[in-house]
Amino acid sequence: MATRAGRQGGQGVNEIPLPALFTQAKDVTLAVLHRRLDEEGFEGIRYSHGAVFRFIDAEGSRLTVLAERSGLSKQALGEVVTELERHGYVERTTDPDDHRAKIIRLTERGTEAQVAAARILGDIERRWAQHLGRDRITGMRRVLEEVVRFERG
Amino acid sequence: MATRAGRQGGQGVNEIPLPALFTQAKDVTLAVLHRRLDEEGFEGIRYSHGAVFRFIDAEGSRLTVLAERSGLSKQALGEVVTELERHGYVERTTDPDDHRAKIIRLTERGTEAQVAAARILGDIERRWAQHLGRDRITGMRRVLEEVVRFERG
DNA sequence: CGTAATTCGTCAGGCGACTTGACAATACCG
DNA sequence: CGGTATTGTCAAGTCGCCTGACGAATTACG
Repeated sequence: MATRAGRQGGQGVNEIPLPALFTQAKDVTLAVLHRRLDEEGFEGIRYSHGAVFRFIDAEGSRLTVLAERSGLSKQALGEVVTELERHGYVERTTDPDDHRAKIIRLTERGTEAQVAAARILGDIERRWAQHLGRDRITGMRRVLEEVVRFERG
Repeated sequence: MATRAGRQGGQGVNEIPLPALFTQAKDVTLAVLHRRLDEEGFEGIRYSHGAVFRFIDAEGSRLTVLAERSGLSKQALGEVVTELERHGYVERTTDPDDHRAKIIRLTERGTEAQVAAARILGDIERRWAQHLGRDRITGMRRVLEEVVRFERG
């Protein structure tokens, strides 16, 4: 409904701009992921929660560590953790060895959500592979990774 | 600094999740685009400004039309237009045929910015093609487009 | 025609997702 | 010990978007 082409630059730039293309790909993927998670009973999960699910250690991790790994400020990550805690996906415990720090740990439900998310993302990619070609999808992955590495120097 | 792998799900999900991958690709592309635009003297341009640059007609367009095409609310787009106006990239004129409506038009500087952005994005893609392979880049484009179409289908 | 319904753009307020600054509690080090 | 660094939280602000409400202008209709 909003797809337009042509008419842009001076010469014929008929392609959708790269940033928009990447954004659309992200958005559709995320929409499917969150819908499925919701259907499986994992409610209230949002994009930024991935900062915890992706980077947390099996034994639990400190807030500061998660903030570093995800690139978020510790304040922002603290907020994310509070929200996940409210939904029962993680719990905060004071580190017995360092009473300043708290250890963030996945609850059982949190681990289930983590596993489900990984499985769903795998399903999505497999479905794409079936419909569009296995090599093309794995190729896209590799090219994207290389592009990111290339531009970051 | 934040790249981690392994340890996620239960089985070995060693790949970076798709949404994160797409986001990173978008971010690096946008960083290069905005840096170059800035270097060429086109300052203050942000991601959302693309909603105007991408969808505006050569003769100018109504706010409502741009909002529809871009998928933003007309309020949000109005704000974007105000900002572009302040930077001298567009101008608002009351439609002589319909005094409720206003026509948004690119100024000369605005058109130059539009052309520059298209050129820079083309340069980026060409540079990727040189370093990573022409076919792989155009392949990535096509796969992304098909993926988006597939999931919206 | 006159009036009612619709459309255009803007103002106001709110929310989500971040940021920086400041700070108490705790730990580390010479 | 006393000074310094670290951990996590509170507070406040920004940014980019949203919905609701509205005046002004236009269109539809009885």
